[in-house]
Amino acid sequence: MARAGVTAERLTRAAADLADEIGFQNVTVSALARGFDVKPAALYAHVKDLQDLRIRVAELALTELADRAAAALAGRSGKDALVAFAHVYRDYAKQHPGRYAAAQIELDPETAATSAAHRHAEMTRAILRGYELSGTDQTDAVRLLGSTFHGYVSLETAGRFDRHPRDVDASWSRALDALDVLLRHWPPA
Amino acid sequence: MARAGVTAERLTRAAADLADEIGFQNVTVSALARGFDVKPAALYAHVKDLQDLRIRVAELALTELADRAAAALAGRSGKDALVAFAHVYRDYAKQHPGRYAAAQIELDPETAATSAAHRHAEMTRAILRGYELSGTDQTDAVRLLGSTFHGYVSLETAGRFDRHPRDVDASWSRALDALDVLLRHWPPA
DNA sequence: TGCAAATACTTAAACCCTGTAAGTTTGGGA
DNA sequence: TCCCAAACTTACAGGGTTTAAGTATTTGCA
Repeated sequence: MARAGVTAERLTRAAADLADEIGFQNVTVSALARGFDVKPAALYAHVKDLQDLRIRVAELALTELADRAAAALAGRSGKDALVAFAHVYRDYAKQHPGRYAAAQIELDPETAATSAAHRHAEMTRAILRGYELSGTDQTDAVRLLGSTFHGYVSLETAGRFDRHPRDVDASWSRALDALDVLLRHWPPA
Repeated sequence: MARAGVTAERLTRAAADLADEIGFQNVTVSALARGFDVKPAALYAHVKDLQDLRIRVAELALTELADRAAAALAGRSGKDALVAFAHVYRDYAKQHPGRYAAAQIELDPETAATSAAHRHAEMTRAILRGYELSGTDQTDAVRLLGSTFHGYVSLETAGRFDRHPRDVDASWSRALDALDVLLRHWPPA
């Protein structure tokens, strides 16, 4: 029997794809091994354990998302940048629900520092350069934007908006209008 | 050996408590059975399966949260109501992380209709009575508020705000100020 | 009061998953 | 060529879910 050619990278990509198909929580070492026509134990030569695999998928997702966001942000500012960033974020979550779920797991401080996680915060800050916010206001706004984006995508994915006829895309668009207004009229402390 | 006195209700409460301790995803039929000094199989007389148990915990959490929110909202309006609601929401999530996680699982339409899920949307709408929003604007605002609350709590719980020294309570407070301003200056379509 | 039926619980077993240890195969380089 | 490191398998321990069948306990009613 020829070797299957398993590597940590191929494993991670396969896990990410599988997560998008069947859900991040349902990705198992066994299912992954089946996909490579290999026994489960074989994977432990390339990956420490399931947790390690999950962290790799999370890092993959964070990097992909940061790359897309960076591309979308290039040459844009103000509301233009805000909307572009928001769309990348939401589209990625819809297109890759498993990867998106992976990106939400808790990373230990060292991993988080190495990973693309800080690029996200940096880019959100970049968006705010088009508005006049500084110091703690900027941090508060970064947190608010991140929360709203993540919350919207997360509730939408969970089907929380399905029980109302109002178009979800339209609500999203209006939410962005509203956030733009908010950033331009950020209340003084 | 006397009977353990297991019922679906006691099981659900125990599962919710266990979820708050060790995480919703780590609640197992086996662990629960150990808590009642009973074999795992015994639980299947009271609960259909693990999924059924999870749904029950979700309904418990949604009801508890709706009850608290209703109490907090009584006699308040405008920003007062907004802030009270937001605090109940965030405090519940911090106090009962397992229950809160349970409340986020996808419920099938029938369960969702029966459950307290719609009471939440109703209450969020009630908050908006203090602001002048109607029709689709109201729905969009409900979605935005829900997203921001859930997103903030969810990111905070995941430790996403820990890498910055800015006080998380303070950011939350400022976010509420900002949302109040936003609802009073909701942009026209 | 006593006993039959309903209910609670146990035992047993099939099946799935994670992870470790030890053995075997494979392929590339000296 | 042959050796050795890496890739992979086998074997197994341990734990979880769930069903089926059997035993024990309680309830209710005659």
